Formats: sequence, C-alpha cells, structure tokens
Amino acid sequence: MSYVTINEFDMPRPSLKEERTEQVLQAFQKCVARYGLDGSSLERIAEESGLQRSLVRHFVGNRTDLVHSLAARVIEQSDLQWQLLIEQLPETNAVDTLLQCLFFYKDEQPETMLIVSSLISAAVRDDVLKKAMQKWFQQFVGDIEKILQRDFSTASKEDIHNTAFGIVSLYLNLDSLTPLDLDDHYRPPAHKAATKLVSTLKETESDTLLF
Amino acid sequence: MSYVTINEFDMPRPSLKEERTEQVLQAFQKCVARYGLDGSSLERIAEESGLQRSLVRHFVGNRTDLVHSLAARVIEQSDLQWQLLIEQLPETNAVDTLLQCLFFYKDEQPETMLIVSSLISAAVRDDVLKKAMQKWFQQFVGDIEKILQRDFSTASKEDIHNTAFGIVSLYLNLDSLTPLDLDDHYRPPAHKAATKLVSTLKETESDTLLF
DNA sequence: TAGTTTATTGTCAACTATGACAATAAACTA
DNA sequence: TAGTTTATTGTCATAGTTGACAATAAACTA
Repeated sequence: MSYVTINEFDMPRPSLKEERTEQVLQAFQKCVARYGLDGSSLERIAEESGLQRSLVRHFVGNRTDLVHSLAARVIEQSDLQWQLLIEQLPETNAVDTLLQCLFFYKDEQPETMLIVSSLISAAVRDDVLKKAMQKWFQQFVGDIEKILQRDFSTASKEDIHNTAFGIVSLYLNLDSLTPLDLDDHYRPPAHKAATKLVSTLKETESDTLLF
Repeated sequence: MSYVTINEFDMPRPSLKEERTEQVLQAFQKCVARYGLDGSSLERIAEESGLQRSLVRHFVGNRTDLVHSLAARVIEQSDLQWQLLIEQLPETNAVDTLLQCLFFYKDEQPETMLIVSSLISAAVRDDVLKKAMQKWFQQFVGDIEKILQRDFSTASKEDIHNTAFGIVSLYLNLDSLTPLDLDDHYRPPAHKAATKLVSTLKETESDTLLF
C-alpha cells in the first residue's frame, strides 16, 4: 500500500486516486444540487465528471461509498469555511459579523448547505450517514454557542443554547427554500429574526426584573 | 362524467375512483415518510396500498400525476389542520397557544411536514409543484402574521413578517431533523426560541427609546 | 338477459441503474 | 527490456422502474 517501502521491486504507475476522487466528488456535488441525491446516478456523475462509470467505481467505490465520501467532503468543506469565518470575527460584537456572514455572504460553493440538507434527508436509511450528520449539526450549534457566549457572558447556558439553535434553524431553512426560489426573498427576514433572537440575550433592567 | 344525466342508457359499474385514490395516496404518504420521495416507486406504493401497479396507474395516473396529487392532498390536509388550530385559539394570547400547538402537539399524521419538505426539495425539477409549494409556504407565513397582528396590534408590519418567518423556519427545520432523530431533543429549544422571537414584538419602554 | 361502464389482472417492451469483471494501455523502475 | 502496478475501456448479467395495453371479471340497469 505505502510507497515508503524499500525499492525491492519496480515502481508502479503513479496513482491518480486523489485527483480523480476529487474530480468525481465535485461532479457529484453538482449533480446533487441539480437533480437531488437520489437523482444523481452513477451514470450522471460519470458524465458530469467526464470519466467512465467504471472509473468512478474504481476510484471511489460503489454508491454507498460515494455517498459517504460526499458527506465527508462536504463536512470538511463546511468545517473549513467555518474555521475561516471564526478567525476573521472581531473581538467585540462578533455576533453581528457572524450573522452578516451567515445570511448575506455568498461563498464559492453556494450549494453546500443544499447538499447538507439532502444528506440529512438521506440519513434515514443510512446509520453511518446519520451519525456523521448528527455530529455535524451538533457541532454547528455548539460553535455558535461559543461565539454567543463570548459576546454575552452573562446570559444563561440555556438561553444561549436556544438562541444558537434558532440561528441554525433560520440558516438551514433558508437554504431549503432554494428549490422554491424564495431564499433570496427571505434572506433579510431571516437575518432580522436572527438579530432579534440574539437581542434577547442582552441584559436589560426589564429582563432582570422579570425573574 | 356525471351521474345526474337522464337514464337514457344503462348505468355503469360504480366507480371506486375516490376511495382508491385515497387508498393510493395514503400509501404514497407512508412510503415517502419511510423511503423518501424518490425512493417511493410505483411498485412500492402499489404494494403498500395492496393494489396492483396497474390499478395505481388506472386511478391516479403516471408518476407525475401521482406526485401532484400527493402535493394537493398534503396541502389540503395541512390547510385543514391549520383551520382547526386557528379556530380553537383563544381571543387573547393566541400566540402562546399557537406555539404550544406547533411545537408540542403531535397530530395524527406526524409525517405531514416531512412530506412537505420532500415536496419542496422535489420542486426544483417541477414547475407545477414549485408553484404549489411556494403558495403553501407564503400562505403559512401569512396566516401566522395575522395571528401575530391580533396579539400585537402596535407592532410594525415588518417586524411581524420577520417574526412569522422565524417561527415557520423553526417549525420546518425541526421536522427536517427527524431523519437524525434530533427533533424531539430540539423541540423545547425551538419552542423557546419562537417564544423569544415573539417577545421582541412586545412594546417596552426600552424598545421605544431605541428609535 | 343484453349492454355498458368500470375494476382487476396480467403481460410486454424499453429504459436505467448497478455490480462485477476481463482485457488492454500506460507509467514507472531496475 | 522485463516486470509491476495502476489507469482506462468495454462488456455482461441482473434487477428495478415505468408506460402501455390486452383480456377478463364484475356491477349495474333497462
């Protein structure tokens, strides 16, 4: 398996596994965005990637492997984008910037979250996928909790948890409206609603008096 | 077509179209909840309904007809449940009851919203479906706006719109978490977040001072 | 009973998706 | 050049999905 072995014998033809896998999964992503997960047959993926179906199978594996690889890739991409976003947040009022980015910043792969939604739907019949998407979701909520906590140190854990979940809901639901062409229309309301939610974490006299 | 015509000729064998259609669409719903929309082949629907595939086709039509009929049925069901819910709301503090119902009341067909989600996803490649689901969604938001307006007559149209959209997002997103078995866990947070959102509509001194 | 309409069953053909594998070509090194 | 590994192409069998239609059975009324 490894090329670090002693050169006792001849070296093989160099492997294209990495590049081809990337090529295939990119095509898969495009197909999912256009035809849905179930509508993305190996044939279509092969055509979209410019490879033969046999090659798709050769490099990435059968359909199950393909879906799992796609999930891993999308999660990795999402984590990366997330990392970059977190790093560029300001020290104070980080949440405002966060909401701006979440609801108005169009990244290079705008279909990422649509694919996530497809994967979540498909998770009903795939335990491996289910576990992976569960982890992804809870990490997403958890990361937002951390950011909220920095800005609102006095807020209760529970309030922060609820607010974080609310933000994620608004974000994901917006993407699931893409097929209806309603996402752009509801982008400002989603952002406003998220802002309102966050505002309830602010400590005000009337709030403290209520308890 | 109509049986009110004069009995000039013999009467035919009575039609079972209504019952059979109902039978088929119920089976279709079950299948969608279990296998997803694309995973619900005519064969499966036929088996689930206890009818032959030919009969499914005979009564409801081809696949496209089937999906459109399902959409019409689900929308009708949703409208009905919605009507009942609205009627039983109290005069004052209707919103509290509304949120209780939305997030904690389990209706007879708990999979309704899951099917709605499937239909929204499938709307990418079906303009008829897209139009229908757009209308459904916007009506949903609109109805919640009306209820909010009754309780918060002083709130601005825009605030009410944003809040209504937020509630719908929280509600729909919760259902889309069903495949991950996370919906029950996040039910209280979703409800709390919705409540918080609504609370921002309340007129307080500090609010009015901010503008 | 005859006539009409619908229900029901059964079947055929075309197409698609998938998995498996054989065979050939290419890259590389000793 | 020989030997090894991988890339690439091509093909086969199988199963599943769908649309179309023929043929029969059943219900009903005049």
